[in-house]
Amino acid sequence: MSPRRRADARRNERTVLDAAAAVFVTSGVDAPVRAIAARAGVGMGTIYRHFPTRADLIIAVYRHQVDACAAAGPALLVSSSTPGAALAGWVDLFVDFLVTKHGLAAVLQADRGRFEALHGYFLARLVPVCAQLLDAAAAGGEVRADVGAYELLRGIGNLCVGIDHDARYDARRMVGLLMAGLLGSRPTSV
Amino acid sequence: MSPRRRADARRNERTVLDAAAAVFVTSGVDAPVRAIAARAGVGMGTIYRHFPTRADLIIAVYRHQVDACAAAGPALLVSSSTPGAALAGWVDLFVDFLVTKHGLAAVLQADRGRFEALHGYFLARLVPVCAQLLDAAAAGGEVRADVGAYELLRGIGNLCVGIDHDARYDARRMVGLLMAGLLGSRPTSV
DNA sequence: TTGTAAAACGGAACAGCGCTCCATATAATG
DNA sequence: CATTATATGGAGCGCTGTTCCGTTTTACAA
Repeated sequence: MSPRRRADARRNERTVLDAAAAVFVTSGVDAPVRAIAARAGVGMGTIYRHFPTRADLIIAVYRHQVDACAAAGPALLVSSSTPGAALAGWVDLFVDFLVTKHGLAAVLQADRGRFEALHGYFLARLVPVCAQLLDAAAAGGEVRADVGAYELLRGIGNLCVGIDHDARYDARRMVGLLMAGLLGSRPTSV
Repeated sequence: MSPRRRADARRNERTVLDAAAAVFVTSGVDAPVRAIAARAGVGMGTIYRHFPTRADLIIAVYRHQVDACAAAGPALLVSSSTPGAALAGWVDLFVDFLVTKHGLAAVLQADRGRFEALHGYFLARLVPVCAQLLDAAAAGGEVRADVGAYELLRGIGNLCVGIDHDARYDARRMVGLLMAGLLGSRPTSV
């Protein structure tokens, strides 16, 4: 077991991470690895050494934001008027996250070949949070009880794919429709 | 203008079409072109001669089914009890189509680079039909009036991507949620 | 300070893809 | 049957992701 890695290794990991973040913003999350390597001034071998699959790199870049989104769930639950409101607010956060990262939603699901790690990480972090909000809202009779957290997250993710260059499609509005459907046809009063 | 093409050309077009249909069923619509060529016993040049882009090939394979779906719209409008019911029935047809063609939904939207022809064809055929149903339903106050036909079709298409190998996600149920949301919170009675 | 082994690096190399291009083969025509 | 327009096949190009290994750099002990 190595208590400390070499200095150049740590330095390069940061360099690659920063370069990847920059490239992702301009070219989307499936930018060529060579582009990231060039931007970082580093060989491709170095990237693959630190991040065995592209999914690992994406995870590393967005880990903080995913964690923040996960942490916001419980917070919203206590600060909102109802569990349903908390769920709605949390979904808004999730959608904002997906919409602002070009191509992330498309890669979030997709083939289980590569991106397995990415898929797994998102699910591991967010499904429990979503389930908590969903259960609380369902317990209060605010939403349908026949939709699972995984299913809801994937549905929302799917609605957010390919949103670039198309003004006629508003992912947020579609998610709004989905959430409205989740409420069922129950009356708004008690 | 050529009144008749050479016999081998027409024969090969059919051969390629059949091979593509067969390969699409087993390997999805983004199977390697080389695989289709091999299956057809034909060189790749031949495929690209008849179908300049992969999108053209996909269109040719599914044209009949898309046309049938388009034709079903007006028919449902006259045979259904309400325009809203017609819309719901038509959406079911559309979803069935997307769900049974592996990878079609994923390719239906996506980058406007290639697949432009595919995107355009689907839209040209189906948006007017959907708009007609949508307008009729909106006129009767059955559905919200602030969602366009293009937007609805893309939303449904998006919900149908990546449905393979995942029992926890039911695209049909998600579309059902979206449609329920489209109904708004209006009462079911007059 | 210097020598040495382990760690990390860079990028050539390989495989798989879409697509083009043109020498060759084939069908229609007089 | 000869001629010519048409169609074919697949080598080849450029672009991907990913691996692999000779070279360079670091850390540490002497």
